[in-house]
Amino acid sequence: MEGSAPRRTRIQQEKRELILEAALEVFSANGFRGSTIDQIAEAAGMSKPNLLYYFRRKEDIHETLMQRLLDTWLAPLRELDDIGDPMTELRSYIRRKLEMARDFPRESRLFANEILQGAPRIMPMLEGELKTLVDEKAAVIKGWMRAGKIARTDPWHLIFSIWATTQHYADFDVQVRAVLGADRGGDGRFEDAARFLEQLFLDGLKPKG
Amino acid sequence: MEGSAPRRTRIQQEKRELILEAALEVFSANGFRGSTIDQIAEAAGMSKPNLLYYFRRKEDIHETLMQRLLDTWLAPLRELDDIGDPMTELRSYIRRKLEMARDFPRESRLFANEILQGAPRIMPMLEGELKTLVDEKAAVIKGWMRAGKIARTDPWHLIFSIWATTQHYADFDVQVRAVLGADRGGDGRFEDAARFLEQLFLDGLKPKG
DNA sequence: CAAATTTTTGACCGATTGGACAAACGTTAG
DNA sequence: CTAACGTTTGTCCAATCGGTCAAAAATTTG
Repeated sequence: MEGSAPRRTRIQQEKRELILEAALEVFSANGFRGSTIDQIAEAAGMSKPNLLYYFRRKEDIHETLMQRLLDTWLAPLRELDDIGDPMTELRSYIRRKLEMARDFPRESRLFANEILQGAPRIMPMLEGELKTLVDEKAAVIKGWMRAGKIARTDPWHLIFSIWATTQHYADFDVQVRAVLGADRGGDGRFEDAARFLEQLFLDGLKPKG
Repeated sequence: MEGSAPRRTRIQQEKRELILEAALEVFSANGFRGSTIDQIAEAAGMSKPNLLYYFRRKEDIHETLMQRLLDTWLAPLRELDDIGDPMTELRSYIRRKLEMARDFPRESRLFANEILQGAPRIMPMLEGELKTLVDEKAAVIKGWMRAGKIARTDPWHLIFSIWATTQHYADFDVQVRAVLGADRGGDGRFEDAARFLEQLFLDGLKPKG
């Protein structure tokens, strides 16, 4: 489907980019149904009919946004390789995911919103591309367990726990800030989180000795 | 504010309960702005004007729902005591939270939705009641660390990680199911999760020996 | 430049939504 | 039974929403 690549003028490329940036801001803050075309148009600095000249329907914006998101969002997991030291590999995967939560919180929230609503628009991708990728990486992790490089557990739930703990700092940011308060909730909270998660996934909570 | 307790007839009590149950279903699936009074009314088996006789505004339903939610939602953390063995206390806190994700996924999603949107309606509670409770329990945990009962880490981030990992199974349920597939995504996934989380929080991933 | 094409805008439309209201209908207490 | 009160419904309204359209303005092309 979708035929050949649609030729786009310079203005079209620029304006579409502008709209997608504005839509990311609005959608991630209000969800799909909670966002209006007017809001996006205003955030993009143009009129509603003008925006609709570049994207015919509200859904088209969301769809385009979602397609782009998924590629970058799964990049860290794709990088998880069999070549390095297992424990180091996992540690840097966690670090990369936490950095994404810090640097792209809007993308994380957009994704969370979609999943929360039952993933109506990306269900096929979850069952297809995503499942395949996770199964593949789970196999790699299982290999490490068999080789005695890391403790034996469920690789799938391990991946879930990494997703959950890292994305929490983007998706539940307001709660994290509120609980930590003005002093501890500042810029340092991601470093604190990184240190904590490293210890958790490495040694757990059992006291040494 | 809110004066004395509003007397309610038997019918009022029943119908309000019915509406709140229906609203929980609808709100948790579609978010606040994504839900319509008509949907809630239909789910509650009554007409829209009839529903509006019991709750004057859509927001009133949401507010009532949210107030009730918060009490039950924080109950597990409130139970975290200084009396038992620290490691056992933490383990049963994790278990209770996971059970809540299993038994009350709609409540979890309602809460997640609210936080994702920036917690506009419960911000004071987060900075007040919630922060106080967490700080209090963080102090308890710190005591355990000082006593050498559990490893030294950041108690706040420890609590966050427990929230994140357990609620993940409610909020991201569709994703979890999609990735695990038909066989592994069935009823057993919560027991698998429980086993995994126990090991993670106890020993981490470092191989034994 | 001028014609062709692309971009922008204001005005408009039908559908949906939250909510108001008065009238009809039930229920209950005296 | 009946009057008072509580409940339910049909109808209606103003606001908002996603989206259309034709015409004006700007840009590109020859």
